[in-house]
Amino acid sequence: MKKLILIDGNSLLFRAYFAMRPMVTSTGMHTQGVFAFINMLNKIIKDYSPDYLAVAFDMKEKTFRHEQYTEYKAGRQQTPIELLSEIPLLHRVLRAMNIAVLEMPRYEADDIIGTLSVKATQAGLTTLVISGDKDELQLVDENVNVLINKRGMSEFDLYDIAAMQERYGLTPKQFIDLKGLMGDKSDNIPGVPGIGEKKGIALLQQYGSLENVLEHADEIKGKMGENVRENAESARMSKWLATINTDSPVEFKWEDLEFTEPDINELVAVYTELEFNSFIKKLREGAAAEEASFSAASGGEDFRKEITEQKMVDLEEFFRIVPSGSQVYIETATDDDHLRSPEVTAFALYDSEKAIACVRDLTPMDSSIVISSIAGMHYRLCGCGLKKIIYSMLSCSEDVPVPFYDVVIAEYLLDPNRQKYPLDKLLLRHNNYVASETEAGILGDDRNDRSSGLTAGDCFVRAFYTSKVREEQEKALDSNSLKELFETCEMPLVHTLARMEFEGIKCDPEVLRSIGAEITERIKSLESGIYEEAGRDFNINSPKQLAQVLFEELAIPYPKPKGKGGYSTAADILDKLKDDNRIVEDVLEYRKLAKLNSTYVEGLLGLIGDDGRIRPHFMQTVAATGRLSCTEPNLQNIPIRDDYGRLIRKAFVVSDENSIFTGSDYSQIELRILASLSGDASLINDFKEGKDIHRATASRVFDIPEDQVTPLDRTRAKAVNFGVVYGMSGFGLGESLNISRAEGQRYINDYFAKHKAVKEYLDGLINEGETSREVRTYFGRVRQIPEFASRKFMERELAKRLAMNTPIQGTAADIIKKAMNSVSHELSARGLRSRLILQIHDELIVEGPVSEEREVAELLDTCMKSAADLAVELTCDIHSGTTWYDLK
DNA sequence: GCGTTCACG
DNA sequence: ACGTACGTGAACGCC
Repeated sequence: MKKLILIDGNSLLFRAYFAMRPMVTSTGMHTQGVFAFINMLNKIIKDYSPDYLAVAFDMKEKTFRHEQYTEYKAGRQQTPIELLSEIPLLHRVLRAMNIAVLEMPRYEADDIIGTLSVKATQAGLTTLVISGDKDELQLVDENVNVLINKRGMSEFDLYDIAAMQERYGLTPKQFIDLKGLMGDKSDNIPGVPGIGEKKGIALLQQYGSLENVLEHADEIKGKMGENVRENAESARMSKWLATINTDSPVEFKWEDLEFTEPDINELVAVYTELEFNSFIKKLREGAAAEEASFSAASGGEDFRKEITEQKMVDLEEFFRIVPSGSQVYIETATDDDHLRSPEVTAFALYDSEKAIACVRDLTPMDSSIVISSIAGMHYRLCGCGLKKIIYSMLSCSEDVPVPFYDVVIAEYLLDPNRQKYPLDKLLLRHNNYVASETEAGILGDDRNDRSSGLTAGDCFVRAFYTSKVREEQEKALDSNSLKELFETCEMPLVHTLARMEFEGIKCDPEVLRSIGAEITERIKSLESGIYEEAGRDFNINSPKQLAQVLFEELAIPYPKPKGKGGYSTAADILDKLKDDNRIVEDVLEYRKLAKLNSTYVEGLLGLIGDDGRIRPHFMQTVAATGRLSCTEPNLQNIPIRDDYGRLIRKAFVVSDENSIFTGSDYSQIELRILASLSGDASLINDFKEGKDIHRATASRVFDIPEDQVTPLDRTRAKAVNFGVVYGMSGFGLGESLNISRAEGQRYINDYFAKHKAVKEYLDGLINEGETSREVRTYFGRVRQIPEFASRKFMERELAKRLAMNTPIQGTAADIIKKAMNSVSHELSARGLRSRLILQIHDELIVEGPVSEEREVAELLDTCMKSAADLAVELTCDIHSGTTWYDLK
């Protein structure tokens, strides 16, 4: 027998909504109801595999029941607006799933379901009705069962005739009579006062039906009898109201209700919009199970078929057919040992316009020749993670082009909040294309931005899909006004960074080892001292054990109200205790040295390559503000603030005795940006007059003549200046200065009173963020801030701080990136041998021959200052030396 | 794998 | 009444 499933859409959505924690998309749509509904629906489909399926909905209009009884459903608690907003979303998902949606003016979902269940029985189907409440139980018969959701998403009770007898002792038809007697508060059905489920069931078991109860009302004793007699009419009407119409004029065709495959493309599109990534993943898993049928079902562009239609040629022919300067997609496979130069083991070149590809595995013998010949063609290279390809070209050619289009970089500009940009996700977003599991294995990104373990064929698949993504993605780049930043800043930077990594920096292991030996000795003595003071041995590196020793066993008073997480042993807490407790002072020093040893001595030693150089990875698509990040090792956090830690920098040395480092750092770049973008006259003036900005701020905010600003005043003003850039709070400022929240707040108020333009600028950013849920840097880099849509106070506060900080930090990032490109370009263009080797957010370091020192210093200064034309000039401090330590 | 801590801007 | 300054990466403990 064929199976029909009928779902009460409103009722189940209602249950689904309240079974879930709130979910909101980055665009502010509430989705938890739809999410839970689809979850339930998928489970039901899996469990019952229906032949026919439909979801019925109530309409907003009044029904025939209202026409008889105007109070029907009156005074009902209002459905949350968020839930109502999910109904159209659910409709869209159902449509994409090719599931019939039934609605009818003047009738409720119940009536549609009742009518269809009767017609289904006539048509020889068995029916399963699914709902969130019990009204539909009256429809149960030999051919119709009802599934009621009870609490949570996956708990359902199945009702057939036997189950109803067992649960209520009533037939399904008697269930209507029961409702006539007991009424329904939520629908404003009156029933008979004083009769609830228990008494109602008892009466029906005795008399069989409501009509018979009323007929024998005289026999019923006491108050209940009185109530029944007085409310007979109410009871009859209540029964009528509760009776589902099984003969409503619903129009449908069984073929429309047939359960079929979803429209995958449409469904993915809707899921993408709703940010239901787990469902998309499931679709893909399902697709892998039956690849062939899925491929056919996905319709539209069938990329897999297109792949087989590309013409394959050998490299010589490719070079002949595809001339220099053409746009070519490239992908390579490399064996990437971080410490050795990577070897390209396979590659694919692909011209998407001519549909021509060249795919080859490479032996170590011909690898370098082939790669340099590709570089020599000066193609406009397009790809996915091009930095590593440029890097491999650099190792075998002098003449490496600036890459043209990288889909990962482009995606980062479109949505910088993500940490990974695997190709399969890009295909999903831009092409609505669901990769099969096999494809996803090839298309997914690896740990770094160096893909490995790929065959030449895989490289081609990646190059092909990269071209598909690019076609769509470029439009998005354009419509988001990100094209210029992409072309003039980020793509040239790919080349710049590859060159920096290729160059690396020499590191002297002996320097590290001697620091390490000294530290190890000191750590040992501190360790035994700490154990003695504690009275026992324990792991000082375990915050948990340390807190136990300090705050419980030694009963040192904890200087802060204890938070929910227990004790913190962070340095700023221990700092407050170190004067009174020798052990705390020792722990702090132990920590400092342990960090130095494990991260900087041992860590760096393990990353020195065969040629004595360290080659970090500069990551271009990690920081949401537009900054770079640096890994393996992170050379952007080598110690400097601490005099002892700073010695680590002595290990970073020039390549030979004829070389020198030249470093140049922007002076107060973020505050200069703040002054320029806010247009604050006093700040701009401070910078124009070359003042010490923290001193000037202290003078103005604390109302003291500049020559009377004390070091403490200056420290406080400095903290306030940092705070402005971070989107400070009274609490945060108080915390950083060890003053009360109120005092911190006073500083903030005073600052803004003296810098009205800054206040207006920051308020404007918050406003922009709240309305558009994104902010932009001076050069148009965008950052979405979904936290603005949060219902959590804390997250919304965070959103405001992000809106204030990102344009400042991000503009600084834009500027130094531009400077890096011009430095790198100028060095080559002038035929200098000096090379840019490091960037530390506001600082660039160049290494080169001593003979070029003067020119490099001048070049750095010019390139950095001219990277942006703001209301306030940018200035740099330049230093040189033969170790990194000496750049001060 | 996540939280804590700490190194940098 | 929340529980709080922005952006990173590495090492470690703990589960």
